[in-house]
Amino acid sequence: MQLKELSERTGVSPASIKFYLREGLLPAGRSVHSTRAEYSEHHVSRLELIQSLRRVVGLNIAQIGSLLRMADGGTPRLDLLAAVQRTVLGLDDVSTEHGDLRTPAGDAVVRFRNWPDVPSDARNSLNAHLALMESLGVPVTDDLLNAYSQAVDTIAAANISATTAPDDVNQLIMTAAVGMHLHGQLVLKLLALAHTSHAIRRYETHA
Amino acid sequence: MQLKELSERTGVSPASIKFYLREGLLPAGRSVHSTRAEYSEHHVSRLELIQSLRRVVGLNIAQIGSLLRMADGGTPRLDLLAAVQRTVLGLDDVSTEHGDLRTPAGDAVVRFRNWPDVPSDARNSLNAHLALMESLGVPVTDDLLNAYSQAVDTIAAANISATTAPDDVNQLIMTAAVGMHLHGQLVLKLLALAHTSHAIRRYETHA
DNA sequence: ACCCTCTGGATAGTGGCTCTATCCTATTCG
DNA sequence: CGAATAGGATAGAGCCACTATCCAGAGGGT
Repeated sequence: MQLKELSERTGVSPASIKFYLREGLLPAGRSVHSTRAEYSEHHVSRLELIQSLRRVVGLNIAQIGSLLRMADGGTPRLDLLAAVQRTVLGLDDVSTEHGDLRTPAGDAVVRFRNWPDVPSDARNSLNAHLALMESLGVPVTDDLLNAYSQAVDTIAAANISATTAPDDVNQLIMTAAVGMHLHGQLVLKLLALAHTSHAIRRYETHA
Repeated sequence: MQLKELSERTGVSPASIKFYLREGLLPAGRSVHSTRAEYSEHHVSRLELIQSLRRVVGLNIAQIGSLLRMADGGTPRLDLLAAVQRTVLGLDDVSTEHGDLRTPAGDAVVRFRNWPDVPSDARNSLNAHLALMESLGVPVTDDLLNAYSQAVDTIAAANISATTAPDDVNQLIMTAAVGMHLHGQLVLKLLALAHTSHAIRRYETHA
């Protein structure tokens, strides 16, 4: 198929497709000759992936480009998934300006939960976030952290057993990124509802 | 104090302060005469609130303005807190384009958890989000939802008992918004870590 | 009294981001 | 043969959150 059909099938304007081509998000089509190119199903799924990462997950062009270049560059799957997690959950923008905490509380959580004690982005980010919260004067007690970690342990267990990894790279990123984002948002919304519910109950009791 | 001192005390440039004044985020100072105005401590805390909402929570000018106008307009505290929750957790941007679900799963959660059965933004947003997930082909089983809701129930209980409401309106919004955001991010990061941990363990076992 | 500094008000410009539009020539399908 | 399309290049649009400049009036320290 050629550009116009690709545009029609995906609902993305030709101008935007050209833009994505320029930015290197979308690989060039097979060049039939100087003024005609042939696009494949791969381009369709790639374009759908780009759309989802933009519109649903809310990543910017640079982030998407970085992930896709890893995927196309033959990065090992586990590394790719780690990068997806970093990007989707914003584990990157760690303001390391805050001096290290005396006792990295995140590490304590790991030990307490008996999670495998290996360094990870998630863990660094957690430690940094706890430091940030402390520096902003938002208290996080060990009890609270234990309650949180127990809860997410449950969630992660439920979540991971409901996951399958597809073969296609586009599909893999799609599933991982969109799933991660949507599950994260789901937890946030449930938390909001739970919080509201508890607040109402407390208010009723005390009123 | 006058504008320049306000600027120096808060680290916000005079130009930005003028901008916030224009946008109605910051109330005008007491006008001593046509070319001199007097700002108070209230302006300092208001400016700090604006900075936190921008830099930490990531709200935009319009969202901040809306919250502050409610606060200044004498909106009841519970309504204000509800608005803060809506804004901070992005409960607003509900794409209602997806037709209603046959069985709003969020309502089922409420009944199952025995949470007070009153409509709320959080609940509408949850239902909409579940519909979105379904429409994107991301499965959410009842079991998963039960596990999630139990976990957040624990979290919310732990969280709400560690909360106090200050008297000052700026303080109230600050505490609520920043706290809500940071706790939400904390849960997300813990979830990422838990997810990673479970994945590692599963990988080790199966490898 | 003088001048440097500050004020509110107005208006315009900046830089980042994501597109979107226009113009061009070469080519090719119908 | 001609309407349509391709690639390439470049410019513009529209949003956002500032940031800068200019102005004239007024103060306050010396």
